Amino acid sequence: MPELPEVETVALSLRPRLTGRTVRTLRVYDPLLRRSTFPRLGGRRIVHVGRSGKRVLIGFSARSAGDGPLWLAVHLRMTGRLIWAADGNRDSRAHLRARIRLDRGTLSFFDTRRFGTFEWYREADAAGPAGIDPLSPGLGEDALARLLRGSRQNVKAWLLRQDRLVGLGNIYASEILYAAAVSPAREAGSLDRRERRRLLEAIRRVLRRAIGNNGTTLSDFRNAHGESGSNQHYLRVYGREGQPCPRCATTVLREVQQQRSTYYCPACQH
DNA sequence: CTCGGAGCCTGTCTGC
DNA sequence: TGCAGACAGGCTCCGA
Repeated sequence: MPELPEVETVALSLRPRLTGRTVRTLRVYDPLLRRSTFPRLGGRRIVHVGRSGKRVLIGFSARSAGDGPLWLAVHLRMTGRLIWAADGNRDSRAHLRARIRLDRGTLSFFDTRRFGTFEWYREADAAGPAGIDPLSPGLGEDALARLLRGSRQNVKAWLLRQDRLVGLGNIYASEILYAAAVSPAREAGSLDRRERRRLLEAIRRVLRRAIGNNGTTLSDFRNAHGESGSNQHYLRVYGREGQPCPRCATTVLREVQQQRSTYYCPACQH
């Protein structure tokens, strides 16, 4: 489910509910989540709600002297949801994995497939991903050219890596390559200057539009209030195998690369 | 470095 | 209706 636009949507919808709140209790219900050690959260105040790559980043104040601030990075993976409720007791408890009770409201983590993770850090920097955020000023034409240089990987797989650019996943990789008119099978390092420019513009355009539409909901994705996004109505190729390309009416194809589906137009992507 | 495959989990959908 | 198999938006690990 969640790629950069969905995680951004979750963070934006959580921020006004969580910022400034004080934690009462943290409870963890799923033994899989317990592989991470859980710190004492009671009494800490939430001072930051944001996004780091594909993870929701929540900053907590120090608890007392000598006990510094804490950062929680939640990775939603495929089916994770962070849901805020004024009264958490009224939620269904199906797939409830963890719950943070606040002085006002409750933050619940639901995760059907249980791939989601909680990671705790002492410093925000430690929670930062290795790659560049594609919407940050750090990604310009020069930076993109440097990252791509020499890579023999196909460009679809390259976009999915999180060690160079963070935040792209299977849906937006297909959509971006379509918007850039670049074939997913191309060697990443082989893109020329014009193609790199189109790729950069496509990355920005596709991601910003998806954020503006509150993310793509194919089935599981929800924001902090349980609401679906609407960007699925704007997908051009993803999930549209056999349908006509919106640009040239050629039939959209699906191909498996690195065990993931890639959707593309064989006529207008080169 | 890259690739393919298995694996982590659960639910849904398809076809026989 | 029942059941097996394929598939799903994430990522990691292993061996070649």
